[in-house]
Amino acid sequence: MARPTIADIARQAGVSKGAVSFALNGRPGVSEETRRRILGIAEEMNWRPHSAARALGGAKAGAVGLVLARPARTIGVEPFFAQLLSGLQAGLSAHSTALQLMVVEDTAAEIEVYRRWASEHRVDGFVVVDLQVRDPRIAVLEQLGVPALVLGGPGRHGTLPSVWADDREAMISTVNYLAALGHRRIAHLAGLPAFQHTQRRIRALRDSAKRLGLTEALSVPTDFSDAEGAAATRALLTRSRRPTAIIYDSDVMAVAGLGVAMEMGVAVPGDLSIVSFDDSTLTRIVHPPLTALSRDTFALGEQVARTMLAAIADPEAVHDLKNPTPRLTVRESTAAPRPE
Amino acid sequence: MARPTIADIARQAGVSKGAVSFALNGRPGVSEETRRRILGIAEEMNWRPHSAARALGGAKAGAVGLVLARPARTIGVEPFFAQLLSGLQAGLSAHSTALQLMVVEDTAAEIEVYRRWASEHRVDGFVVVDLQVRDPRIAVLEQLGVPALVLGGPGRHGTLPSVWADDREAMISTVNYLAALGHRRIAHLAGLPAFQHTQRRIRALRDSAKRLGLTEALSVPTDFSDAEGAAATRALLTRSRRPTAIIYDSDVMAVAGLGVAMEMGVAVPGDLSIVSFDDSTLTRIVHPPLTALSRDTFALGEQVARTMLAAIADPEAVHDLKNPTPRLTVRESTAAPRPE
DNA sequence: CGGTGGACCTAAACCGCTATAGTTCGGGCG
DNA sequence: CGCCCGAACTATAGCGGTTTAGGTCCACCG
Repeated sequence: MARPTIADIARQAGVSKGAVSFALNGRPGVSEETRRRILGIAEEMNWRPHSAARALGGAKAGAVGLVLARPARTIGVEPFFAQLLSGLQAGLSAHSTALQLMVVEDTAAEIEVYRRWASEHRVDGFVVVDLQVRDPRIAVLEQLGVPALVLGGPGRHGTLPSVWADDREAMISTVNYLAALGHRRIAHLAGLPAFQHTQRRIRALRDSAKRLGLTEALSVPTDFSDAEGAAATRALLTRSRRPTAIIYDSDVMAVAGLGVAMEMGVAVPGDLSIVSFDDSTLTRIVHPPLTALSRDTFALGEQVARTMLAAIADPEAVHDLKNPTPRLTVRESTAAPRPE
Repeated sequence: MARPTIADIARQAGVSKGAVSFALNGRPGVSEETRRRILGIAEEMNWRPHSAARALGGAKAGAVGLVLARPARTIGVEPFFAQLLSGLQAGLSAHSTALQLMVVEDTAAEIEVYRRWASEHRVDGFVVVDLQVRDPRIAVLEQLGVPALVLGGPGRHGTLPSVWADDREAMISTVNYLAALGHRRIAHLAGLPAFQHTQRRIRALRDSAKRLGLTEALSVPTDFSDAEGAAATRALLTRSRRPTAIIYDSDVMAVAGLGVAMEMGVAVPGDLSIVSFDDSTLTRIVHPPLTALSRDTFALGEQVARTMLAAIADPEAVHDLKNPTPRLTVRESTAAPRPE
């Protein structure tokens, strides 16, 4: 038989389609005995619900949408996203919900996809990442009326619930650590200035520097690419009074920076300490392994999945959720600076 | 209005639902004038098709499935997949087809997902990667009757069409290059032996070694992880007569190997030449940058997308498609071995 | 002038499932 | 004994499209 439908099961069981539907969905309306019989037949016929038919009756689509706006060729080396994705996956598939993924060129295209998927009933909710400073997506999502969850914050994200971690706190603890080692000139290779978390980290560094009385604490914005990470590192290391420590906003940039240091004959950690704001295999496989802010990105993904599913079930009941602050994992790329 | 349906449009236009459907899908049955009027109204009402309703009528689901079987926490740093994914994305979304992604623990779970998605009509076809030696997925997919496309080959993949690149040829050219530099003891850190492409590369190395009369050409199987890559490298470099060149089956392992060499004080490329079988940003950001086999993985993804869509349109018309052989990009990690 | 055929549409069935308004029937109660 | 009620089902109406079997109307032909 091609594809059994509940009508087939009903015929086989000698009951109506409605009874079968009741039985299969565990709702009252059939006796325990009949339910068992129907479930048995369904099992035997290897029946599975037709997702489209379910979705049509106004029910759930059984999928969550994630749209990433970045030039298509660049999701190359971003362990963070890959990890997040796995966690999200795991969390969703535990409740047999699928992840609908799409990579687009820019935010305008991203918004267009939100509109389309929402009106096509293709997904039950959206996960939004890379929160921007004045994020145009927020208003659109609020208006679409589809549950949406923001990854990132705190900060302006309208009425949408969010899952976030305290990267201000993380930055402060990192600077404290470097200052305790004796560093007085610290540089920060930041990410895209349009992102809220970039701004938060820059501010945290500035505040820390003031409080600790550091000689220098410079944030250099980049586009997160290895190329800009390398170029900015080269520029910093060429200056007459170069920083003794650099904090990189991503592992990819940190590794690229390490490469530049080696190429220029700058010893790590002897002449330069390096800290990565993201941890991943990447920071561990290079030599020396990098001191980094670790967090369980996979678990974060699962967390997001759980919260998303809760938001789908009842949008009112979900509120902002704070994740553990990333903790510094000290490896071999940081040390006290050489005495001048 | 909540969500316009074709019935709303029909009412507005004063025609039947059927006429609207004809008009919107560009099929004969309505006059050019009426069609324009209907399209105008649909545009004005901001109508979008309800994907579930479409799928229900036996039509396409508008999505392609990709299931990856790997322990969820490990898709961390695999630039190859990320790149492939972007290309796939780009190719599919150009024909407004979505990508349904799922990461599962093992092949058994993967097969279960194929079954479920096929019977739920959730996707129109599958892309299969990581072809194994005796791959149990092939038979299942053939039997499910859903178009499926294998990435990898040549080799046994039943009647399913495939898109592949010649990694035998690539391995041979790499070994030729190293031999020309003067290397006589070459090691190969291979991937999982269960994969067809691993076997092909191992065989290619063995054949090359025999033809060129190399002193040693050893393939060491690993699980593709950075940890095993590092461990195997350490073991190789500890031997009394160590290899003068190592070919790594993935960029992650190559970078990990480079880290081990540095840690052990083995100069690259002075004492050891390193070649990576995958190219990515990763191989470029480390120091020294690694010689690697490059291919346009993004383009490969697009290619797969195109072929997949063709297979969905007409499964009969699609045949195996060979992609350009990866070409060696020489960087600074390879050089002639020190004279003994 | 009846018949024919094509262009343009309409009405209605159908896809698989859910939701809801009956219908049947057995049993408790006054 | 008749009445009412709840449990267990059945019958049926959608959900939003696509598709197919007609139904008109009109030009054209013999």
